[in-house]
Amino acid sequence: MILAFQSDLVSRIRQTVAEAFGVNLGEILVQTTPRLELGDMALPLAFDLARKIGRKPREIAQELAPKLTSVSGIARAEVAGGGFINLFLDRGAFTVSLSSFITAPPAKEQRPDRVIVEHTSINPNKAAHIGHVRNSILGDTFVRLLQASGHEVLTQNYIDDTGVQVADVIVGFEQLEGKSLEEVRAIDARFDYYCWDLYARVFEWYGDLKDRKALQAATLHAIEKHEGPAAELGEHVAARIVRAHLATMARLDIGYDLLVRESDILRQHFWARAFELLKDRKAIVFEQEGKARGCWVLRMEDADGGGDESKIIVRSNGTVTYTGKDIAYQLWKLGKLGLDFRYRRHEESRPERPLWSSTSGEADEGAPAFGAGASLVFNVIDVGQSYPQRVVKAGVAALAGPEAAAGTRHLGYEKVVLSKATARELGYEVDEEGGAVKVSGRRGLGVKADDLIDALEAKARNEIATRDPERLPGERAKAARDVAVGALRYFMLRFSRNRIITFDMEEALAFTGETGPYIQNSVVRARSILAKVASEGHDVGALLGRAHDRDLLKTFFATPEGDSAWSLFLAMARTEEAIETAVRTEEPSVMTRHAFQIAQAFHGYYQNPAHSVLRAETEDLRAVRLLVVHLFVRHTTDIAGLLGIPIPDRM
RNA sequence: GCGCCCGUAGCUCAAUGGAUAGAGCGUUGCCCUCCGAAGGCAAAGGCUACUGGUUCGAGCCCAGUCGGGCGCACCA
Repeated sequence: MILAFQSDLVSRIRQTVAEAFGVNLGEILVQTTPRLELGDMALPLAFDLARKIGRKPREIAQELAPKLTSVSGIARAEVAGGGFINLFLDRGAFTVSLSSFITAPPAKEQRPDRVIVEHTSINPNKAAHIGHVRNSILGDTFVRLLQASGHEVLTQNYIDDTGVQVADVIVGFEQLEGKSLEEVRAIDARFDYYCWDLYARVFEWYGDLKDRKALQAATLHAIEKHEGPAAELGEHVAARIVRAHLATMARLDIGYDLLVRESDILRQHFWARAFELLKDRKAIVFEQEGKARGCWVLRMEDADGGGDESKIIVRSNGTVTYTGKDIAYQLWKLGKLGLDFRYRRHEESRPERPLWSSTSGEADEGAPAFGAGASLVFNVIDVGQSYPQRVVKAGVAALAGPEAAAGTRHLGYEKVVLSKATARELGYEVDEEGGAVKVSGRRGLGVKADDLIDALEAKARNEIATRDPERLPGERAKAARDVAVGALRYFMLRFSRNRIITFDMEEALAFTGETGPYIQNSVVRARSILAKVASEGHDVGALLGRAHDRDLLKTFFATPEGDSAWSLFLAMARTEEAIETAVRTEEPSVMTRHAFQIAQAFHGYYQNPAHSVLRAETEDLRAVRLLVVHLFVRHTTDIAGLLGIPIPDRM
């Protein structure tokens, strides 16, 4: 629904339709018109009515339009095209209510249910790369949008500290470098970068040699059992890399409530409990024959009945697959497992953003009730994992029912690949025919998250230095950080989730056009207008009060300048709808586009020298122009916050 | 082989089944005597891969064809 803060308008339209045609429309679709001259809002409802009552759409529209004119808030209604009803709003009244909505938003109705979002979940064995950045920015923004629509959200980051990737790095330290735990501890280079290179070297070293690969398996086994020096080394590596990941993500203003460690899932025997439950409910069966003889499998029926698949959950040697462990973990998230972790405060916990970790050691006091479960769980994982995610969902369905399965959501997104140019810069050998190039962690090729952020900051510092050489280095650095974060977050969000992002360094470093800095700049400029107006001795408060006058606004909106301001207001009024759409369709890119449209409308308005606040011809005009700028700043600051895009004081 | 995703301007992407398919980049012109030009204005650029179908209406839904990507382990 458009203009949520004017939902009463929609209900009055519904009532008018009911009175005129005796039909009760459920959802009333409100659209924008192709051009502002055609109207402020478009109602296609005559097409629906035509089907229902068997009359021509245009005829219905013509009958209904005059009746809508009497609805308060609607100034005029016209019939257009084959049966659209275009509404012209009472702009003055609309602006007054928009103003109070923006400056004093009504308290959001808090939803009773709790939502879990799991994102980031990077293997703790090397530095984060751009693919991880997409995951984390997507997840973090979705958290912000859920919160804005009234959900209580717990953000979790899953740490696979007992996986093969950690094992590989351990093999590297032990076999390639012959380092003890003490010596690894003593490494004072950037540890996540160090491991990034080591990890690549290990894969070169493995080659096709079976006995070397056997070391990987043995090491994995050791860290899973939590025994011996390899396990101790693994614990150190994982913990240290996790701190590095937290620091990287903190640069992008991304945080978490809880870190769940795979090792704790093992030690709390989550799987054993899940196995019992799955057997009890006959959700999995023991295969007596066929390919999967001796395994416990989950049968998944195809939606269209085209034969059923089955997925092995427990191998014939009695060990559980990754998917099996994932089902157990998912059941815990939903509060359906009947087991819980113990929790300790993480070293990186800060008072303003407490961070907890699962633990198998001593529990700390004061942990939130993480184990209470959520009715809705979003797992932010790349689309390559769609199949295993579907298996997990099927397992949840078999064990906890369709409702729990419906609450198990895979927030999937496509991968990030490198453009040819960027791949070449990084030393890839790129063949002429091929297009984009896949990142390969095993070969140590890819763009590290921190390197990317560093490059963005450096670029921003240069921009600022050329634009404003007088700026103090400290201020410059701070603004550069904000610009870098804004650029990166916007870049990662602007594509829809199922779109492969071809990462090109030059494109990502762009600060012009549809980018985060464009939005930041619009707010910075608007703020500087407000500051200038105040510094020149104008009473901002009094001017804003003066602007809230319907007759004054009515006159203003009748001018071409008013049209320009009005299109900005209409765009801003659509924010509630944009948030709702972004959450419902699970597509944060809706929000970046919305923010851009608003910023664009503002740029179009304020850039015109004839619309100057300072040089306004009359106090009335000054007042109204100031209101436009003021509302834009308030509102766009909030929207930028939803996207995690900081607004620097100056750029 | 089966399943999923993608194919829209030179490039990168938008477009809850609705009106003349929109942005950004790039290209070509303008605009700092103007609240900072990370900006604004304008122009050029499209048989929405193809063929059928569904309906008042299809870039979007359905069937098929052709291209491209990714899944479909007793790996994690």
